[in-house]
Amino acid sequence: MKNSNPTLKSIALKLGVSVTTVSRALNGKSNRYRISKETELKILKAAKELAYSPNQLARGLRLKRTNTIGYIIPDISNPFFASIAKSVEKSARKFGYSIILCDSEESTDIEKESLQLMLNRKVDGLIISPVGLEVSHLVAVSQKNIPIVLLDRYFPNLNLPFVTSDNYQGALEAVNLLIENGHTRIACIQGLKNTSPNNDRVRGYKDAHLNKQLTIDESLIVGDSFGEDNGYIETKLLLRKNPLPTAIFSVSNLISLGAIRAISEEGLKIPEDISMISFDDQPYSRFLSTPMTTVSQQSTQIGQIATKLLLDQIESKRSHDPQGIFLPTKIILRDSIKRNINLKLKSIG
Amino acid sequence: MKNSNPTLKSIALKLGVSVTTVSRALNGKSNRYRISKETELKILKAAKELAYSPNQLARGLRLKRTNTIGYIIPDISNPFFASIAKSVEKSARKFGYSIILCDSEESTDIEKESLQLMLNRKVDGLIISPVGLEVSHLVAVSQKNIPIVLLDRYFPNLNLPFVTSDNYQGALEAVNLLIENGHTRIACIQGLKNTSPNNDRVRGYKDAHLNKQLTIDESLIVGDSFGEDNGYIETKLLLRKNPLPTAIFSVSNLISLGAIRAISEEGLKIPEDISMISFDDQPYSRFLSTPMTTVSQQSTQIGQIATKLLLDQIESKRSHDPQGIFLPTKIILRDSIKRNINLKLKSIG
DNA sequence: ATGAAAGCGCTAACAG
DNA sequence: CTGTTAGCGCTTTCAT
Repeated sequence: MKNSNPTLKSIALKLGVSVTTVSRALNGKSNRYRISKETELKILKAAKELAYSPNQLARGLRLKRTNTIGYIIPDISNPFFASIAKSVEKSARKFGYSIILCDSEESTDIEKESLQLMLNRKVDGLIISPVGLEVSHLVAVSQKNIPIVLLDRYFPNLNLPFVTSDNYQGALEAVNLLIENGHTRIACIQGLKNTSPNNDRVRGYKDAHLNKQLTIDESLIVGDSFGEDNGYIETKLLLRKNPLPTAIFSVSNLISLGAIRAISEEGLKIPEDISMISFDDQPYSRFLSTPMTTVSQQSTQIGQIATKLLLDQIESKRSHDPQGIFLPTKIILRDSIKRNINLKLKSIG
Repeated sequence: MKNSNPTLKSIALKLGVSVTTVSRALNGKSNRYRISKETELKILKAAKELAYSPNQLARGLRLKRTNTIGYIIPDISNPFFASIAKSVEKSARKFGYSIILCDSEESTDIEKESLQLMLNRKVDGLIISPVGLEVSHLVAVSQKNIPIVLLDRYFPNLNLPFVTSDNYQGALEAVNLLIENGHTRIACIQGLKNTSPNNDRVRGYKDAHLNKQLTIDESLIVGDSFGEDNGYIETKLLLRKNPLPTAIFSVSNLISLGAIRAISEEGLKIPEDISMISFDDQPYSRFLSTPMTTVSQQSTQIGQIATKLLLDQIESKRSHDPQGIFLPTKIILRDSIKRNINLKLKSIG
């Protein structure tokens, strides 16, 4: 059975040269090692005929470099993460790297497990949007000098490079917009607690209030996940409050979908009965029954920069000063915010 | 520097046993090889202390099995594919396999390149939603006895297993629905030509007409990609036709978004001015300004079945009879179809 | 009950 | 200009 894949050895045997020479010729090192034109050509020719292509397992084992990066995200079906994934994969491919993908489903256990799996597969580096509640495994990786870049979520007091949106500023502007439109009872439906995007957005929400001397009603800050169900459930409950909030600041696109569902079930209209602004712009946002005013993130750029940052670390062995990068967000004005007539602002900055 | 990762050798050295023994103990073969309880325990203990975990590169090289599968899709940011990706990854993980992901961007070149990359990395099998215009590379893989499963797109006269929706039937029902509502000038905005989902949907569109003795106006079958731009451009053009089509059958969710954009730009309303039905149900479909009537696919199941099919092939070496699996679609009735008053049907079945 | 040795396919140090 | 040798970390014959 010569039916198995061609190897350096099989080529060498066939041509009566050594494996080394074949390896050198095929790696474009003919000049450096002064391989005769003749030998080189016959090797290249044979390789082509046999459709030789190198076994990356063997190569990786020998070189301790696999041109593979591990990528862990909490939910690939969330369009925000999907579009980041697209740009990560594309950038990585451009530089000759492949992606091993894991969806952690917002579970720290799966995240840890996947991380270990990737290490065993000797990825050259990791891009990860951590679930965000535990960090020990990430620190451990970093201490092993395996390059790692956090994406979307970071840890303020941890020395790991990250790329994320300026969630604080984005939330601040979003809530400011509501306040400027006369809203003072603004609900905030938050995502997974103790993740940086959530923390920063909630902080922005609060500071927007404080800046305008508005008191913060903690009972209006609700929810605990980035998913649609959370948006639905919390909105159902919010709409039973008395007095009703006049506006909702929703911390993710999926939460908003759930909120919209609840609002429409209750027979209410956006923005007539309740105003809304949502994080994450999506292609469909403008076509919703009420076109949604959103805080748009630069997802493509986030993916590109994270990949760049990682590959820099991988290819220049020296570990850079870990840097954190915040990308600006942009408010996209549509029709989901109504001016609130019951203006009761104590003061308008 | 004993700082590097622990290996079988380092454990063996430390304990004064052989690598073989360590390997056996850690692979749960202590009984089979009658390793003494004492030795076994001290090996397990040491492995735990050192946080040993096996180098999968080395293992894969030796075993010719990597527990990795390659997954190639044309657009991970398309929510249809994203949700399939989620289920593929999840199923694979459940059975101990990791995913190498590539986005071919609907380019046959990238697809081929990625395929080769994956083969070099010795994946145990491949799941691929081929761009669909060329098959030679897929056939070649299959002939090397590397398990492969096509997902979403298949080739009717090619002997490769596949999983897809019953696109023909789905389209037939969709267009029937339009016809039953009195529409006879129905535009079809199609996706990438010569891909099976597109072909089958267009075939369904045509047969629905033929079944009701309606003539097919080829000039109403337009478009050439599954993306949003295509939907936008083709709808812009369609709306300049005279007489206007009274309904649109859109072959993908992204096409529909583009179509909606064009329709709203032209100051028209769905369904008052033009009716619409779209392939692919999405979480947001019901919240569009006109809740969209859609043909829903079982994306999660498609992913699960494809993975199952592949793993079956991988784990029982024998190559099964390649089978094609069609999953039923379901029409989800909403508000985007209006009864057409100008009933001019020659006959109603 | 355990080990020595070979080899998966590749590259690099060293030797001519 | 080319080859020999060693070794990456693992599993598996074959010995004992």
